Amino acid sequence: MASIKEVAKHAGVSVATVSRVLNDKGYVSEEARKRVQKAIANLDYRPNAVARSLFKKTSKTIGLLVPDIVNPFFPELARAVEDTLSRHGYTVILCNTDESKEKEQAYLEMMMQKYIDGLIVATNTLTAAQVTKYNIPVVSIDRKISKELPGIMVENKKGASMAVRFLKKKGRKRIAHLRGPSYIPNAVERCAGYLEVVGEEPWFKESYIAEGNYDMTMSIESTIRLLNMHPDIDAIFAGNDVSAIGAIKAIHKLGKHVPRDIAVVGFDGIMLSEATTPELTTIAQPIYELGEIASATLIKIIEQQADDQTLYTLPVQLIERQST
Amino acid sequence: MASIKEVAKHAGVSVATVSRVLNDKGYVSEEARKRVQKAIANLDYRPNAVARSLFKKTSKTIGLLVPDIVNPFFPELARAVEDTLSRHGYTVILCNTDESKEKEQAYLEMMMQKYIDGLIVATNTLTAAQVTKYNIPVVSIDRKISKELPGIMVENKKGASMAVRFLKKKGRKRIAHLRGPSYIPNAVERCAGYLEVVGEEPWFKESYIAEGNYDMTMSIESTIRLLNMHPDIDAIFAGNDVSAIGAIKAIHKLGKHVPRDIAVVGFDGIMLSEATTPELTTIAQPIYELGEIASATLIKIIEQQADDQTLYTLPVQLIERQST
DNA sequence: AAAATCTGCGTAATCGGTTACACATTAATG
DNA sequence: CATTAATGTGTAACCGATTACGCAGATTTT
Repeated sequence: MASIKEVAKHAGVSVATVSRVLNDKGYVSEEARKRVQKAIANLDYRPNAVARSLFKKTSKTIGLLVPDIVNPFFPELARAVEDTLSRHGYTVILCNTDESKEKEQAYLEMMMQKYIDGLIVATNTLTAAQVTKYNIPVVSIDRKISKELPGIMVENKKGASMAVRFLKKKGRKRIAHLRGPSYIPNAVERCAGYLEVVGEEPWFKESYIAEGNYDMTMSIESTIRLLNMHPDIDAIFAGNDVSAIGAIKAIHKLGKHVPRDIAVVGFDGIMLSEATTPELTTIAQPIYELGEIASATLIKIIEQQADDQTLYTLPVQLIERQST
Repeated sequence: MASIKEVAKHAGVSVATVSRVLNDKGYVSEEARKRVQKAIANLDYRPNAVARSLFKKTSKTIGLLVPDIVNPFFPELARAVEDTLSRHGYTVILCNTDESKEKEQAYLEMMMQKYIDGLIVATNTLTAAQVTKYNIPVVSIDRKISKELPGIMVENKKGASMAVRFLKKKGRKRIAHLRGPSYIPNAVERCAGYLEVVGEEPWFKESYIAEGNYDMTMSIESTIRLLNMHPDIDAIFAGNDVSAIGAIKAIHKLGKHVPRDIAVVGFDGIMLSEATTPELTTIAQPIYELGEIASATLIKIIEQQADDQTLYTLPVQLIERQST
C-alpha cells in the first residue's frame, strides 16, 4: 500500500503538502492540490489510520459494552449504535462482559491501549471509578453510572405503573410481578412502579413478587411456584419480555390460558415479543432510539461540541397485543 | 500514561531492553528484567497498541461482517466469534452490511486502514475479488467465497432433506416449502434438499414452493397465499426459523392448528424457536460452534500455523418439538 | 517605499513502540 | 591459551502520519 511519501514523490511536493491536502488545512496552491489529488487517485492511496492515531491519540473507534449480545435486547441496540457511529466514520468494538468486573476491566485495558475515543456502556456492573480513571468519554444506556457521566434513560417506573394500571383497567384483581435481579437498576425501578400501583391494595403481599432474574428458564420455574402459592393470580407483570415469555410458557404448562385465565404484560418491546403466540402486550422502549441518542451524545462529547443535556429520559409506550 | 521511555529511565536501561522484557525476546539479564518489571509495575505501564501496530502492521483486531446483527441468527454467532477471539487477545469490530456491496466496500476500506488482521464473513454478497485484492486472511461462514478461502459450512441440503423426510415419516402427505432468497446459497441448498425428497412425488408442483425471503412479514403473506392455493397442504418446511414462525402465525390467522392441521419445521435452531408457542421443530445448526471454528481457523491463518483443513462441514441436528 | 501580512511549501521533530546492528563481556571449545 | 560462541545492552533507524517552524515571495497597509 502506498504511503504519503510516495504520494509526495509522485506529486513532486513534500509530505507536509500532501497532508495539508488530505486534511484541507493550511495553505495549498490550486496547482499543488491538483497534482496531489491526481497522485492520490493514481496510487489509490488511503491514509494509514494507525499512523494518524499514534500522533493524534484518537482512533475513530468506540467500544460498546453489553452484558451479552445474545440477550435479545442488545442486538437492536448494537445495531443502532453501529449505524449511527459508522455514519460518522467511527468503528465499533463489541464487548460481551457477562456482567463480570474482571472481563470489563480487561476490555477497558485493551481498548485504552488502542486509543479508543469513547465508550457506550449498557452493562450494570461498571463503576464510575473504573472508568473515570481513564478519563475517556462515556455514555451509559438505561443506567446512571454517576452524576457527571451522561446517560440515556427510559421511564422505567412510569412504564411499570402504566402496565399495572392497564391490567387493573382490564379488570384484573390479583396482579403479580415477576421482577428482575436487584443489582440491575431498571429492575428496581420497574418493581417500584409496580408497587406504586398495587402496593397499598388490601390483598397485596410481598409474596406476589417473584424473582424472574430476567431469564426464561428461571422465570418458568418462578411463575409455577408463584401460581401454586397464589392460585388467585389473574395477571402477571413481568420485568422484561424474556421473563414474560417464560411466564406464558409456565401458564400453558399449568394448563391455563393466556389471556383468559391470566393476562401477561412484558417490558422492553423486543422483536421476540411479536413472534410469540399469543403475541405479547408489552411496555416498549425505544431501543433503537436509545442507541442512536447515546451514540450522537458520545460523538458530541468526543468532538467537543459541548453538550448541554447530559441526561435524556425517553418515554416508553404500551403496546397492546394478544396476551391481555 | 507512561511510555516505554519513562519505564526505561526508571529502570535505568534503554528502551530496547524494556521492549525485550515486554516481548520476552532476545537476551536480558535477570537483574535488568527485575528492574524493568518493577518499573512497569510502579508506573502502571501498558504498552501502546497503536505504536506497536504501526511498526508491526497488525492490530490484534478482526472484522466481523454480518448482514444484520438484529437477525436472530447472528447474535449467537457474534458471541461465539467474540468469545473465541477475545480469549486469544483479539478485538472484534462489528459491521452490519445489509448485504450492500457499497457498505461492505466502505467497511473493508476502513478496516484496512486500521491494519485489521483478518475477516470473518457471514454475508452473502462479498466477492472473492473484493477481498483478495487486500491480501488479508478471510474465513467465511456458511458460504464458500472461493476455492482458496476457508469456509465453515453446514449440511444445508442434508438437513433440509432430513426435515422433509421426518415430516413424511410423521404421515404428512403434502409438504410445501417456504424458501429463502435465491441469492443466498444456503437457501438454494435447502431448497435442493427439499426437492430431493418430494420433487418426484406425483402430487408435487413447483407452486408448492413459495418465496419466504427469510423474513417474517413476507413469510406470513406467502404462507397465506400458499395455503389458499393448495388447501391440501398438511406440512410446511420453512427455510429458516424466522420464516417458520411467520408460517405458524399465518396458519393461526387462517384458523388452523399447528401441528394438528399443519406441521411446521424450521431451520437454524435459533433461540427464538424455543420461545414460541408451539415450540418449533427445527434443523439446528451448531451456531456457536460455527463461530468458534471460524475464529480458531482465522487465528491459525493469521498466526501462520499452516492450517491443513480449509473447509469444515458441520452436521446439523433435528430437534423435535411441538410444531410437528 | 518600507513594513506588515498573507500565501505556499519544505524540513524536521514527534507520536510510542520494534528491531537490526554494533560492541562489550563472559563462557565454551579445541 | 587462542578462538569461537553465547550473552547482555545501547544507539538509532523505522513504521506513516501530523504539525511547529522557518523561509521566501506576493500582497496589502501605512
